[in-house]
Amino acid sequence: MLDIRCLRQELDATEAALARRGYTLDRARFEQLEARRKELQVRTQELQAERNTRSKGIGQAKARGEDIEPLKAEVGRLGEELKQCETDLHVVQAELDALLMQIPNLPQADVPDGLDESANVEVRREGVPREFEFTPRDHIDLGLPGGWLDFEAAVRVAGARFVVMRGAMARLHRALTQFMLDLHIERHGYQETYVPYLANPESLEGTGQLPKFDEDLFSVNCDQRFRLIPTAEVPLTNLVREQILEAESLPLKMVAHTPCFRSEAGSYGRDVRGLIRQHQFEKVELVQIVRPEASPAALEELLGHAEAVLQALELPYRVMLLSAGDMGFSAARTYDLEVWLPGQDAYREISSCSSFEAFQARRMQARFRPKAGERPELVHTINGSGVAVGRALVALLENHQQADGSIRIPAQLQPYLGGTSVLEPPSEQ
RNA sequence: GGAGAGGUGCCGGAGCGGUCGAACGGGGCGGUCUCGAAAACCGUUGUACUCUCGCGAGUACCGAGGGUUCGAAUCCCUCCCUCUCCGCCA
Repeated sequence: MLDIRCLRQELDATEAALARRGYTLDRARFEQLEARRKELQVRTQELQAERNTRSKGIGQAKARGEDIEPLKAEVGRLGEELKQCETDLHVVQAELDALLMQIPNLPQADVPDGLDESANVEVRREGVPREFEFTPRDHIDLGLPGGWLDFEAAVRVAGARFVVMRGAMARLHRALTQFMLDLHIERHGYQETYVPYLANPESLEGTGQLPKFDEDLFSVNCDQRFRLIPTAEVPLTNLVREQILEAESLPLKMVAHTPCFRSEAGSYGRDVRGLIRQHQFEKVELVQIVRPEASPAALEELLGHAEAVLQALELPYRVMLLSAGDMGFSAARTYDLEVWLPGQDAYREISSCSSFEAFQARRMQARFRPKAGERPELVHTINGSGVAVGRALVALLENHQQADGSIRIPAQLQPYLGGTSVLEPPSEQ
């Protein structure tokens, strides 16, 4: 949520910044609501003040044993206008809040112009895509032997956009998860955190999935309030909702491994084959809760932590700075990590690292106290995937495949696979 | 799911419908004392919002939302949550 003062005091600049990301502010509506709010609030507070003093007077008169009936009649008339004003004010306030909740975050000044991914800027490349002495296969082919990756079985169990993994592939998937968790816990200083996979609407509003993007989420039948989390960002970030943190406790650095559930409404026909876009996938998520002045550096740091995963897995990637229009609703600045996929002959997103500044904190009322006795201030929130496990699996298969269909395991991952250096495909029967 | 108890400020914990933003205790902050510290003592200490250039003034908030009343933390209704016991369950 934007600070309403952006709209009150710097309407032109705010409108322009929102336009950069393709959002058209309904300026007339805001100005009309705001004017009405002001009028009603001033009047309501006047009336309340008067009622308070008069009621107090009645109390004192009664204590002196005077006749209070005439006084009561007088205040009674005042009460009717007050009630009307309060009701109207509530309505206007609610409309104003609803409007505010629909407005996305402002992009940082140096975020590139542009309305979609074509305007994203490549920051740098790491690693060099390998030259294959044979025609590389994609992960779907590589996953065929022994039902390593079985999409048809998943259709029977659930439906499209799910997968069943077997044997070494399932273990590799688990190994990747464990490796990433350990890396962030032991080398990057994150606290391992276990969180609920269902979230209530308040939490989803806090991070920005609701009220606008409910169709992207799965709801639960038995309790209409719950949604399946689309990312661990939701539970992790909301751990500080409505909290006032001590300054010394910052930064908070948390990592969690969770499944993520996304309806993928509106992505029909995109990535229909394979593991790239699933209704259910695993992700290791990094979240930092920081003081405002620390947030730019913290985003760069967190980006480095995500990159460390790809480097350890010996995967070539590039870092993209997203254009204003390609960022998510709540983000002020986003870097995507795109990993090289030989099967697609393209770089594909495997991590997204964003700073939300105070946008989520304001929705969550997540604050910290700079010094004992001082007023609380909103924290900044930052998160990033470190990294998407399913896509990491794809990248590993496709980049480290060998001519015979076996998969080379990078040295740092080997301890998680009992020291195995090559995954041999099961022999076909 | 059944039965019961309860939701008050940073924490504990009071609160006949009227000077209650809330006693009291703890904690925090500032000070006195001290070489320093502890103890003791004194003072202070919520959040959000509105109007105002500013000084300042005002409003709201005692789980949430309604209602009764001139006036509600206190009375009534609805909802939410937490805890205890039973049942069920990994």
